[in-house]
Amino acid sequence: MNVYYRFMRIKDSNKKEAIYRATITLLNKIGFSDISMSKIAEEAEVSPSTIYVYFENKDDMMVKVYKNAKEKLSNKMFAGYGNDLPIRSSFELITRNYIRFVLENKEEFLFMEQFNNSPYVNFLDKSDIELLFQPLHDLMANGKKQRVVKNVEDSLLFAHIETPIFELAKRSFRGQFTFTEENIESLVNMSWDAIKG
Amino acid sequence: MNVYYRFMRIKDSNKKEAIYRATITLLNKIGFSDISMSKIAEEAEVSPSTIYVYFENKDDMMVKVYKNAKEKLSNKMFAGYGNDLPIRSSFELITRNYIRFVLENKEEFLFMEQFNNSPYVNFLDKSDIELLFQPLHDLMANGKKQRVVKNVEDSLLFAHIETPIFELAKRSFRGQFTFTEENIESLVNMSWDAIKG
Amino acid sequence: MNVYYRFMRIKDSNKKEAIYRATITLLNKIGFSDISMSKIAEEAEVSPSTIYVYFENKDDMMVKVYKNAKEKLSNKMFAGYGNDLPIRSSFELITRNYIRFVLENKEEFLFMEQFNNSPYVNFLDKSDIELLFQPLHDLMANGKKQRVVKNVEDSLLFAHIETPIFELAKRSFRGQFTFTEENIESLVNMSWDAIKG
Amino acid sequence: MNVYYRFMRIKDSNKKEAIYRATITLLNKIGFSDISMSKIAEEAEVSPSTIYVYFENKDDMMVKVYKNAKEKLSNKMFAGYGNDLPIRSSFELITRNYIRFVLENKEEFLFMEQFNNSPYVNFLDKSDIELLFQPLHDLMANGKKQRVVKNVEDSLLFAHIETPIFELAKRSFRGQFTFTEENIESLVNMSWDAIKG
DNA sequence: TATGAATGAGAATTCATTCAT
DNA sequence: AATGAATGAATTCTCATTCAT
Repeated sequence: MNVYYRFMRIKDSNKKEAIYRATITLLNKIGFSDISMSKIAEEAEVSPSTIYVYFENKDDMMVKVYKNAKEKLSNKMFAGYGNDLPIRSSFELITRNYIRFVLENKEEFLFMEQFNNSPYVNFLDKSDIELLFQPLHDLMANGKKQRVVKNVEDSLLFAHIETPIFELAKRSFRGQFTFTEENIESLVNMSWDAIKG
Repeated sequence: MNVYYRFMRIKDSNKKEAIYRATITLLNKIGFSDISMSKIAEEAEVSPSTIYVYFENKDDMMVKVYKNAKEKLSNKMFAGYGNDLPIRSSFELITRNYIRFVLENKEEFLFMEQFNNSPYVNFLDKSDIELLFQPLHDLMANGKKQRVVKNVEDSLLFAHIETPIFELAKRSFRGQFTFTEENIESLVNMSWDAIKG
Repeated sequence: MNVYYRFMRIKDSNKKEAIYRATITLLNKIGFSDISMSKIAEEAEVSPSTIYVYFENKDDMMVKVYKNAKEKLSNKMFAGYGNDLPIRSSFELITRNYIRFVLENKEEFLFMEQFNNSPYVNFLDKSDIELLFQPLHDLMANGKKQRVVKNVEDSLLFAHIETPIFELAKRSFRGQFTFTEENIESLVNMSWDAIKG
Repeated sequence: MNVYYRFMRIKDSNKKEAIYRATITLLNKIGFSDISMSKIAEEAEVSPSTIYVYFENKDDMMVKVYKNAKEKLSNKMFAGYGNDLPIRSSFELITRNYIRFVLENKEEFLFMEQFNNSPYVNFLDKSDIELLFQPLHDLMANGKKQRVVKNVEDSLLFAHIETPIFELAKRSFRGQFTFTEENIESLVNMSWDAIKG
């Protein structure tokens, strides 16, 4: 025989946000192998069943957490960017935006890296993601036309822009590297040297 | 007082090898979130309890699989390398070795990337790993002395050598890039442009 | 800002009760060496995971089952007891209550004996348990003051009151002894002879 | 492909003894619920399979360990006892032997108590065990004939002799009682008061 | 929208025991 | 007599998810 209590509660629209945050935090702490819906629920201070109010299932939740983080990144990456700047300056602006985002959003960044290197990536529509980088594609196209950027596939160019940043960010989080202004300048220059025509 | 013989069966190293392989294969297929000891056992065609004859527990196994893969990499990376070659040629030799390893050992490489970006890395002794790259450190030191390599931290240099390779490898596995001889030459040149003094 | 109701289902205490009972029954049947959470679940007709809704783990469950049984005992032991009776009568009342409890609650009693003689006892707070016997301590103190009880440590007194009952109960359960009224009278007299001053 | 080493070894007939000891030690440390053949093997510093050289299976081993301990007890209990002593002196001799055994063989004693209160007892032939106490039966019969012992069932008498000792021994092992010469005298007197006619 | 209770399926790991030598 | 390797069965416990409210 069950007895039921009832009492009132105020809607808390931050719960979704709390779940995003909890997932990212926990993922960085314990990884995909140990994370679980109930641990996320506990970290987010909600009931496990509440998660299912906002997400269909675990995979759906993971993908949405990723997309949410990725959007955050795209918003910051092209801040202040316009067609009026010369190629090299545009390149430097975007690169520095990127570095700033990574350093200021360590957890989101590390979560994305973990996600990107896991089979979870297969759940993503690659073209969705590529769209976010369209301005960078355009910039490179422009650079090639102006012969200031090497005439090679974009993949080759991007591989010399983004990934060194990521690698150094991870090293800095492990205490093996420091982003001094001098180092940032070296980094930008080296990337530029790599891609410049 | 009796005297008698004792026989001892040696662990069947094929099983250990099979477990290594199964772990890597499965990790790439289903990731840390879905892998399990029994799935690994099934893939390796041994009993789940047999895994515990060879490894203390799941973590111990994962770390050992990683170290095993890393050793394989180190063996190939510096193949043919000696102090007699000029800096630039050494650089190219190592870079091409690296690319070859990655392409020929797709599964090991992807497994290591997943591992590297998960909290499992924290189980590793970083200095152990760094040792494997010592010849590359030495080469860079030499390059700086000869003023053919930029006088910046090794981290900055490495970030422009290894990580672009990794990124392009992943793209190629997704069908978004192809390692033609031309592309490899571009890649080597771009890396060199990035680090050259 | 929305307002809504929240409903909460109360744990079904029948299940907890069923788990208590199942544990005691099984412990007596197959002992600590063979008991398992799934066997308990089966006996209690719940899912193994349901046990973990009510208890943290096996140890936690065992200790709670024990404490629950011990409380039951304490409730019965001092039934009808007050300060108004003479020492000897009080002693007889409590002793007979004790015997009645043991005979009427064979399973709880045997379970407690098994628990008491296993390393599980170390999980108990001894002072908690001692409190249950406080009235008997007081009675003995009183008896010593009135010089009707030997002036020796309470441990010595208790050892001649409780444990003979336990031993005879166990024998009776094995068919090696019968609690006739005559035997009970002998038992009470013998205990009293042992402790009387 | 397996490879086999061979080397020599000297027969160690103490292994059985080591297994006895390891079982008792471990049983007291971790109890029936946590003990296992491999833990016993480790404690005894033999291979798990070696246990099966000496015993049929786990149950067989447990029972043999128990019987071994029980024999040890019987040997000590009636040391120095003969028909020439008066009843009361015989009683005291045996009681003191008993106390000495318990205190000097704490591990064996606690193991036996644990065993006695577990369903393992059902594996024992009760009459086997009772035989060990025959001299005490005879003594009681003699005491009843001489009217120095109460004319009640032996069970009642034994319950006031053995079990108080056991209870006090356990308390002493928990630091809740000390066997001073004075306390031992009290104990013997109380037991005697309980059974004397 | 929110959640405590409930659970079947499956997790990691250990078990008692056997086998080959 | 002795043991390292091997394993199917069973262990404790957690999982993702659903249900009733």
